[in-house]
Parts: sequence; C-alpha cells; structure tokens
Amino acid sequence: MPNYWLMKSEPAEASIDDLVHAPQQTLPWTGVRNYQVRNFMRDAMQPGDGVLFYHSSCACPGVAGLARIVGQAQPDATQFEPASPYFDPKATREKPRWVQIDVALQRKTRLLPLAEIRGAPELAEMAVLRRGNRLSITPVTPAQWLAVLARLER
DNA sequence: GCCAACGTTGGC
DNA sequence: GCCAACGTTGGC
Repeated sequence: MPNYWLMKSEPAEASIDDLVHAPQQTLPWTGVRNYQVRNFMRDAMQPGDGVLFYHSSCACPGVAGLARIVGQAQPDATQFEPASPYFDPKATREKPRWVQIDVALQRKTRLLPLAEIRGAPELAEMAVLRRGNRLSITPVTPAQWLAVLARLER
C-alpha cells in the first residue's frame, strides 16, 4: 500500500523541468534540514510512494508534476561538504544527521495552482494548506491523491 | 519588500 | 528547562 506525499521545491533550485532533464529523470532530494521532514524520509517514505512535485516561492506556486520515490533514504551528502550551503558541522560520517531520498519523474503535468487547490473542496484539507505550515514534505491522503489526479485531467 | 508563522539557538 | 531573539519560509 503506497503512501503519498507533496514535496516542495523552489523552481530556482530544482524545478519539474530539471527533473525531466535529470539523468534517469531522477534527483536526490538533498538539503532537508528539518527534523520532522527528515523523519518522514527516514521512517515513512518507501519506494513506489507517489509524489506531488510542488513549486514554491515563485510566481506560480502549485503542483507541477507527478513523481515517485525510488530507493531508501541514505545520508545526505551535502551535510559533509564545507562548501555547500547545507553543510552541517555537527554531522559526521559516523553519525550523519540528515538524509536524502531519490525522486523519479512520473510525468510533468499542467500547473495545478495553489489558488485552485485552496478553492477545491476535496483538497481543502491538504496539509500543505494548513496555516503556518512550513514543512517541505507533507503527507497526502489517497483520496487527495486521486482528487489531484482527477483535477489534472481537466 | 512585507509580514505572519514557526523552528532553532543560546543565555540563564 | 524556560523563553526571548533571531533566522527562515513562503504567499502575496
């Protein structure tokens, strides 16, 4: 039984088009520095899980494509790289603090704008809409997943 | 650029 | 362990 997730990315950092053009159309989800989100990746996300690829902090925020999780979480390489903005001096290779997981393209879709998600009764309870939500990965219910798919067909 | 919301840090 | 200050997120 797969789970479903919404994963936020700033298009300037990693956009749906970047995923389309990535080797094997797969990108490692690095740079997560929030414990709750890390725990999602480490403890809950499984290969085959469905992903709503969401563009945030941009002119047109919304769902821009569908993807799936491949492989298991593993140590986030950027935590060990002093030159990386995601470097964490408290992380060691013996005791890594942060994980990454691979995300593979399923398909690019039309943009499902945030405003449309907000306005859709069947999507109004999505975690990403919760007031003050700042998690870059949030769970999606099977019903919400199906509702998004249906809406993308319109 | 503004601002609300929230997580993290660090002094005590 | 408390909590104020600070930094970040992210829509608008």
